[in-house]
Amino acid sequence: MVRVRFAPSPTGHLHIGGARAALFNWLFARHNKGAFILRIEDTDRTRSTEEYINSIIEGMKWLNLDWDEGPYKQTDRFDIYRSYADKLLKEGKAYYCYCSPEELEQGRKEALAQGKQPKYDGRCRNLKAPVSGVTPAVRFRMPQEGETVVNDLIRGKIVFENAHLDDLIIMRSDGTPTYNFTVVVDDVDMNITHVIRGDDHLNNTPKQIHVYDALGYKVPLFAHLPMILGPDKTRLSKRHGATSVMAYKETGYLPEALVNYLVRLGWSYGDQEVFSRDELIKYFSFENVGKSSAVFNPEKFLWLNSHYIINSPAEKLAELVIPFLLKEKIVNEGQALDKGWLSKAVNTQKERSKTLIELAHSLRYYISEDVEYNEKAKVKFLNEKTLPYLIELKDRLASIPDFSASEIEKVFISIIEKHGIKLGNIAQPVRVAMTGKTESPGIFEVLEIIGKEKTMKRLEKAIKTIIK
RNA sequence: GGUCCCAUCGUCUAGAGGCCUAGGACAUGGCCCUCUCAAGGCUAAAACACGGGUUCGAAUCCCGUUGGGACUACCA
Repeated sequence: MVRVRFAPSPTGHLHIGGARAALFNWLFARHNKGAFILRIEDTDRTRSTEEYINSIIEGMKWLNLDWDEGPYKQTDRFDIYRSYADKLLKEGKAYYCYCSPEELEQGRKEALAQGKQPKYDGRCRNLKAPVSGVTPAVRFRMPQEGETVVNDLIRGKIVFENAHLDDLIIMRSDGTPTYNFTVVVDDVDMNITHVIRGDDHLNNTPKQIHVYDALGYKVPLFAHLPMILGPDKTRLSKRHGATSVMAYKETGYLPEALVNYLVRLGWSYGDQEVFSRDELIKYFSFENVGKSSAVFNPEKFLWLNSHYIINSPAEKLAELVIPFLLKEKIVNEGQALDKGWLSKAVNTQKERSKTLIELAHSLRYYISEDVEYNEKAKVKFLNEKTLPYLIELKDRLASIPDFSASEIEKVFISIIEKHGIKLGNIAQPVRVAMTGKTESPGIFEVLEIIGKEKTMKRLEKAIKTIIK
């Protein structure tokens, strides 16, 4: 049975890179009908916060990446790490290190300055007696000869020389365990079969393999995913702008779009660009995961988002857009909104909205009492030449009983035929009268959605504006 | 510096030695559709980093060079 995990560290919100690692793990688990486990790696107590844990969980839920076990927290498991560390200590596979962080840092700086590998010199490796007055850290005794092979599911065979491997600190002097140790203990303890993570962990892998060996456990399979880069081709980070998943939620992106965008960063299935969840689960495989890192491209993501908006049912979008209508002050708290009407309105705007925020703004002239004219639009279309048509249209529309797009169209057609003009000659002035702008959905449906009463008011206002 | 990874249009990618005159997608330009704006359709421009091999034949395999990235913590 396949068991995989996503193991974020709660030192920040769920970001794009983490979300993709979570997604690939989730996909692999679902494809293989295995288990997906969420584990919070919060051993760094100075940087981890409860707030970030909640934020990560919120992000996972928004993306609809459900987990079968957890969230486990490593801070709840300190006893377990302690006992494993004691076991290694007892067997001589780990040792106490009395060096102070300051002297270690000093040594590292010197090595770097001399162009040497900054590696622990092993001075505490064979200490016979404890150094009094110092609480030691625990170091793992790394083998210094031979090679370690990582058979990566994505990259193939990678060979590391053990001589380059450093003796890891597995327990800090304050008694808390460190990442390279807890990750192994937990993956063993949770029966993880496949470790799927960012390729920034590739260099840690041989060290972790030795920890598995020392503990006497079978090494899981590894799959190291290529990194996601910013436009400057360095690792995606805060300086590249919005990188947290929730920031995209707040700016009006759909989770399906993010998932689809993220999965195509590094994974492909022939020429297909758009995938349903089921297709993703069905098709996902490491064989189609690329090896090279990918630059995050906001334009393509935006395109996918608009694609998903266009293809979402209007009812669903209407529901989703309400928070944005409120936030953008297009609708007031407590203001009544007919859902059926809103869906109709959304339906006319969804193909010209790339985000839910854009969709919310596009709804403004449907919802508001009044419109403001764009100055250029007003000058061009609300003038003496168009006045007679506006008057005639107003009179004719006033008398139709069924204020529907098809009936409205009949009125327009009859007027243009009578005067031998083009539809544009009348549609554009009306458009400006209704929306204040020169662009909008089809004019007949715009009128229908605005409704007879407001349409009359706005035509009246346009006429007055011209006469005045 | 050391270790490891990577290398096809600006970007995401297809490509498993002949199907490649290198395909798709985003973005960009043009055309069509059209009441405007979109959406959609068609179309154009745009890439195998370089150098050596191997082979009848290389984007594809090997080596080197160059370039980029990650790691190098009592962070994860």
